[in-house]
Amino acid sequence: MFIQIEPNSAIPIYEQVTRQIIEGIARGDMQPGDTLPSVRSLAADLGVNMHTVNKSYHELEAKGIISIRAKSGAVICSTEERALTPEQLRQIEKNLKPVVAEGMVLGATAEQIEHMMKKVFADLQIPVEGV
Amino acid sequence: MFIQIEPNSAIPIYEQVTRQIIEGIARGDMQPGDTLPSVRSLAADLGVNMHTVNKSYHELEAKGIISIRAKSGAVICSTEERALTPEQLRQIEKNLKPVVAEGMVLGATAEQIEHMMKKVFADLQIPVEGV
DNA sequence: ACATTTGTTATATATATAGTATAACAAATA
DNA sequence: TATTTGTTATACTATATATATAACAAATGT
Repeated sequence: MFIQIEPNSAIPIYEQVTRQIIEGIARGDMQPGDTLPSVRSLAADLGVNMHTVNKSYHELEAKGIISIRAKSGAVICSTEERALTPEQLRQIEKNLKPVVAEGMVLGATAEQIEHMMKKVFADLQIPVEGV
Repeated sequence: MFIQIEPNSAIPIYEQVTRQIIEGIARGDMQPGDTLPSVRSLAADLGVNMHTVNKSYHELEAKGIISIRAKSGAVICSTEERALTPEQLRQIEKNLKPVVAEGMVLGATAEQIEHMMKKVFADLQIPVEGV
C-alpha cells in the first residue's frame, strides 16, 4: 500500500494512517466501492498494532468516508453516501482557519496561501501513475 | 483578553491559547512590538494553570511569532523578524494538505474550498484580491 | 533601596491518550 | 469446515496534558 509511517512524528500513527488513506482516495488511488485491507494485514504491512489501524478505520467511518461491515471489511463510501453537510462544511472551515492564520502571521500573503492551496489541490487531483 | 477556552475540546488548552493569539495577531488585535500579558495574569484570566500558558508562549516562540525576554515579558516579533522561510512555507503547505484532502473526499468542490478560504480571510480581516 | 513582578526551574500528582501485546468470540467467507 | 474478519476485553508501558506548589534570580515599579 501507499502508506508511509513516520514513527517519530508528533502526529499519532492512527492519524497518519487516516490522513494518508484520505489523500489516497482524493488522488484516486482508491475509489468508492473499493475495500480497504483488513486491519490485521495493514497493521502487519506497516509494522504497527492491529488496534492502531482499527482506530484509524473507525475515525474514517466517523468522518463518513468509509463504511465498516462487521466481520467482513471496510468499504469506501460512494460520493452520494458522503454528501457534504453544512456541519461538515463548518468543520472544514474550522480546520482551515488556524493554518491560514499562522501562515499570515508568519508573513505569507493571501496570494501565497491561495497558491499553496491550489498546489495542494492539484497534487491531489493529478494521479501519480496516470489515469 | 479575547481568548475563549473550550474545556471539553479535543484540542489541548495550550494549543487553543496558541491558536487564538495567532488569530488575534492576524486580525490586528495585537501588533508587532506589543507585549503579551504575563503567563500568570493570563492564566488567572483564563482560569488555567500558569504552566499551560507558559507552554503556549514557548510554542509561539518556537514558531518565531513572539520573543520571550527572560524575567521581563513576551513581545510580538516584527514582520521583519518573522520573515517567511522556505521551511515555513513547506510547513504551511503540509498543514494545508490534510484539510483540503478531507474536504475533497467529503465531496467539496474546488470552488467551495476556495470560497471557504476567502471566508477565513474575511474573518481575519485580510484584504484579498476580488473580495 | 525595597517590594513586586517576571520568566525559569524543580518536584509531585492525576488523568488522558497512544501504542502494544494477547486472547477469545462470533459472523462472514472461501 | 477452516480461515479470515471485525469486535471486545484485559493488561501493560510510555507519553502528553494539566494542575499544584515552591523557590530562584533578574527585571521592573515605586
